[in-house]
Amino acid sequence: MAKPVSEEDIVTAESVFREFLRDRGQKYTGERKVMLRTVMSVHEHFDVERILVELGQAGHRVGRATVYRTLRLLENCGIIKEVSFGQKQTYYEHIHGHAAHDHMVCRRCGRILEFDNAAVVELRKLLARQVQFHDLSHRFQVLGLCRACWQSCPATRKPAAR
Amino acid sequence: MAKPVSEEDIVTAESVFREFLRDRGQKYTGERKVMLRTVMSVHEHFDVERILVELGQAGHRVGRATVYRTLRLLENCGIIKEVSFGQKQTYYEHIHGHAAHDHMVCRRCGRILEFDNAAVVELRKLLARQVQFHDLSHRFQVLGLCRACWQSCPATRKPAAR
DNA sequence: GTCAATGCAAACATTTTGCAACTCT
DNA sequence: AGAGTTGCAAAATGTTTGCATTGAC
Repeated sequence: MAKPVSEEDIVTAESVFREFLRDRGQKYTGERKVMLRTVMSVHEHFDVERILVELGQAGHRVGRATVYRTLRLLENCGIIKEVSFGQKQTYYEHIHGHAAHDHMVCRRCGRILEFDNAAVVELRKLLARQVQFHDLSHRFQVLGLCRACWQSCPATRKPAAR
Repeated sequence: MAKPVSEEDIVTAESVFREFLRDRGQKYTGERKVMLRTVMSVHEHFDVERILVELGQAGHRVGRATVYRTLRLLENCGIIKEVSFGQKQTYYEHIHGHAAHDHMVCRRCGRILEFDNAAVVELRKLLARQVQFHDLSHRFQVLGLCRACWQSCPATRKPAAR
């Protein structure tokens, strides 16, 4: 689902992040540098815990609070975005190399499918125009059963109770 | 945005709830009865705190834990549904009398507009079919600026920083 | 040297849970 | 009578914040 991120992509993201920080009088610290590389190297959806583990395995010691603070910065400068699936933690994904997409979430096994959202954006713009709303973005998820779960339970064909 | 709920509507919801509970060997307690009437009488989006306040003002003493537990039951039997706007608490709305709709959320003032989602459902079904996903429901929100906020800030035309 | 960032622990907010007392059926 | 329910307080979770120390520019 995600394309590999090359060293060149990382360098590009780095300059975006540096410029963003410089414009705001903020510093490009070692922790921020290593966090940027970490989020760029994780191609699935990730949460704070995952980043902490990745950092730990790579031998970097970064405090939990710093991870929270830096993820917010990375989100604000458009390198990552929040994707939420109803769990209580916040999940993110990096944007680079990802075509615009939304998600289908299987209510039985939790699997997540991505799909191109061009049609969704088009519909969104149409709907927004109708009520004179200035649309900037959206959140869209389709909930249901993935093919495997649907086929494996022909009897009930009901999602698991939660 | 919501239509008034008549006594008759409440009686209908009551029988749905009772039957749901009976089928599962659970009890229709005084707390559950009063909570059902409370959620049916609130026509905006509400959270746990709001229900607690409503109950208190009506002179009913129901524990916080019971409110959490009962909202889950009411959700499972389809009388209310979760609607989330990125805040940390969970918000709900009752379904009765509401046409199927989704929301547009103003990122500046927080105002929430509802809109008919028939077209969204249609698109969802089309998209799901394409990837052989068995769609059951969806979550969709359009984020941006409402008409008033868009007009009132011709200079920046940017959402408030968060 | 200055001002911002970090790490830690404490604080917070929301939701869940264990359990003794209680109440529908 | 018996099984499920309640309220309370404690626990669990995820995230934020205060502050002394450290580090970038």
